[in-house]
Amino acid sequence: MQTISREDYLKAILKIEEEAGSVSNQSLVEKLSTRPASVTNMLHTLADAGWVEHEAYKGVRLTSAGKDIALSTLRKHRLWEVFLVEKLRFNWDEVHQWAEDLEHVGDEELTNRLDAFLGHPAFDPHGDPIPNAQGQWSDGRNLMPASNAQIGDRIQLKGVVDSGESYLKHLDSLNIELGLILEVKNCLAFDESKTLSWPDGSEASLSKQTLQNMLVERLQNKSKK
Amino acid sequence: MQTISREDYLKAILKIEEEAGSVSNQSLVEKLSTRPASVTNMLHTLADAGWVEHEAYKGVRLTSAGKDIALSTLRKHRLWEVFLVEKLRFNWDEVHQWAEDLEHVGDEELTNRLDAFLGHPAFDPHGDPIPNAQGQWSDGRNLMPASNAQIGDRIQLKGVVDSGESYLKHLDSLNIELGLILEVKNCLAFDESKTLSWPDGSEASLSKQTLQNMLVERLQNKSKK
DNA sequence: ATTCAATTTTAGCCTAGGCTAAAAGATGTA
DNA sequence: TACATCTTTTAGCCTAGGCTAAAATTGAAT
Repeated sequence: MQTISREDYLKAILKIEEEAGSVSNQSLVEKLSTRPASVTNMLHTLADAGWVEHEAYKGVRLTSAGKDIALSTLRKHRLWEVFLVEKLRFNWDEVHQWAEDLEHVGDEELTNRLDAFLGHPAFDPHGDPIPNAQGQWSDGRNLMPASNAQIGDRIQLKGVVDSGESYLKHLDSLNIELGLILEVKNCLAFDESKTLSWPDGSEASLSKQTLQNMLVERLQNKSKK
Repeated sequence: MQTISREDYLKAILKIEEEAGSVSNQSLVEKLSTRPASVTNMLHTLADAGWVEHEAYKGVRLTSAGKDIALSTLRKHRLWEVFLVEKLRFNWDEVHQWAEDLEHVGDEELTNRLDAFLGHPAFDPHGDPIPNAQGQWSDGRNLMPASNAQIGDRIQLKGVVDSGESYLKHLDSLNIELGLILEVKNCLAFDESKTLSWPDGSEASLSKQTLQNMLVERLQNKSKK
């Protein structure tokens, strides 16, 4: 049967499959802040349920059934995040923990109604795509890390690689939010930091690390007509 | 620490205290669909936490701390029920199970934001009052069971005693919903069933049992002035 | 006062899912 | 090849909170 812990593991496996291609026990230890023995334990449980294929010492892969559960959980998580930000006016750095709980509540029907209530959003407050009821999504965006932007580029923030609280609060402190349009004024060869300008004319310099985690779309480059 | 099960017990104790005055283990067995040994077990846990006072074989009472938790849980439950009915368009007979899960999610802050988002509702979809953040409410209504209504009375449904799914579905099938105004046309001495008329002119006869569970306000009696 | 039925508690077991410590497999390097 | 290190598994234990069965207590009726 589906439990909170099992859904958490399946979601973590899905994310690591997407990020890294293959899923080691160690990667789950890190993602879930748990211990190796607990991971081995749960992988046996999930394999018995038919949600993953697991060969000792060889890593783990979601089955089709496991992927369905993982995608449904991810969908719920991201929809609830939209609810918390759009309706309850939380900041994007405050919603993750509650969404972790809410994602385990409700069935398909409730999720679909929530989706309709929210206006069928395509992306969550961190710019991550929201799977539809069939677990599919299309991401027409062409995103790159802001670290790739060139001098003169106008870029719009569309997502973040790291949606951890501390990184998001860092962006908050820089007055950076989803949808913001910035312009690249300068780039330091020394540490690859870039000076950006805000719509209000203010400027600030961002480290390579900060820029790599910002997923942006390149708008027209001002210097080229 | 607060867990889902502990919150469920505290909420059940609160309700039984209100309904019956005193709380037996047996009453908890029924309310929570569990076993006597499980109740004894949990009462020890709750007593150790300082949330109830429990003397063996003598029943149980909430402490002030326990009552705070129970009221907060009840508040969350009823607010989420409003959300499910008002925003997600569920029927009043469909929301209880999800609210049972949702009531364990979120903190005071989230609850207060939900409350504000919903427009600070005073009653849930079953007519039960919603405690405020301090656990208080005022119920200015003067409710009586519909079984007390007299011929000629115009009555408005304001709540239900039994908000179980089967009773609510019964009301649904009779086209009865919260706020509906009915008029008492007739009363059978035999079984105390009453014939009521709907605003659309239709009539139906309701059993004493059905009427006892309907909490109504008496509007003006048509026959007087 | 005694007895019987109902209620409550105790004793002991079960499951899910954590944990540590130690063993076993995998892997990179000399 | 051999060692050292890292990862994974096993073995065994813990906690929360269920459960059954049996014992203890209460209370009502004779």
